[in-house]
Amino acid sequence: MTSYKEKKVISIGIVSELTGLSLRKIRYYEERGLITPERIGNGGSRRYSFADVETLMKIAEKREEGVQTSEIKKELVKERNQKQVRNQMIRGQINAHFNIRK
Amino acid sequence: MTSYKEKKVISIGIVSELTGLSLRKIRYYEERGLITPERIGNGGSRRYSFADVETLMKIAEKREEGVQTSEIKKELVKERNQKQVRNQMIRGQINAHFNIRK
DNA sequence: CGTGTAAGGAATTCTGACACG
DNA sequence: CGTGTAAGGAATTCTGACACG
Repeated sequence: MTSYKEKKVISIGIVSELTGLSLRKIRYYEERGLITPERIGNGGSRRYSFADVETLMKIAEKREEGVQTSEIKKELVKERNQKQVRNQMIRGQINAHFNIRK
Repeated sequence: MTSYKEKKVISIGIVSELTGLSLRKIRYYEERGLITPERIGNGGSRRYSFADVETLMKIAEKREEGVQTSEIKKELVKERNQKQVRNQMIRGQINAHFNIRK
């Protein structure tokens, strides 16, 4: 079900290498609610997915354009909702196809 | 090009959680040449891909069946070669299709 | 051969805070 | 608001070795 892209397995150091963002920035964007890594172990170290890495790249672009984190957050939430809707429509089609009346 | 599945980004602790194998075992299978994580940083810590994780799961099964690491290694090498051949055949087909004579 | 474990050191990550702007 | 940095501590990872079998 959960694909490799969504699986939270990457530590913050690697994410930093992958995105070119500082640890501080990555943690700050989490604090602002733009990303939600998983917490693991006693120390509570963060684990990110490739999807998170992609999101961070988008965030980096927006920030370079001067967009504030609060704005970026709104955009990200909107995108997530749209994805939601798309998935629900697809599920609806599938249901309609297989059991028109249950 | 390199998909998420092949990208070496997972630390050994996470791999251990994902596979249920001890750190010792994971390192040992590397020593025997069954897997080849990437080394990063000064400390030279290991980074694995999801593909490595899958390979480790296969290895775990074989080991439970009592197969020795030397045998498992042969099997893995064979599988890799077969993949190689398949890919080359596909490339051949594509080439044949697009430029029969160059 | 395959795996566990204790050992000492190095690198990673965490949090809360002060700084600048 | 967004980011850097020094600070102290905790958890992770590394290697080489001894142990058992």
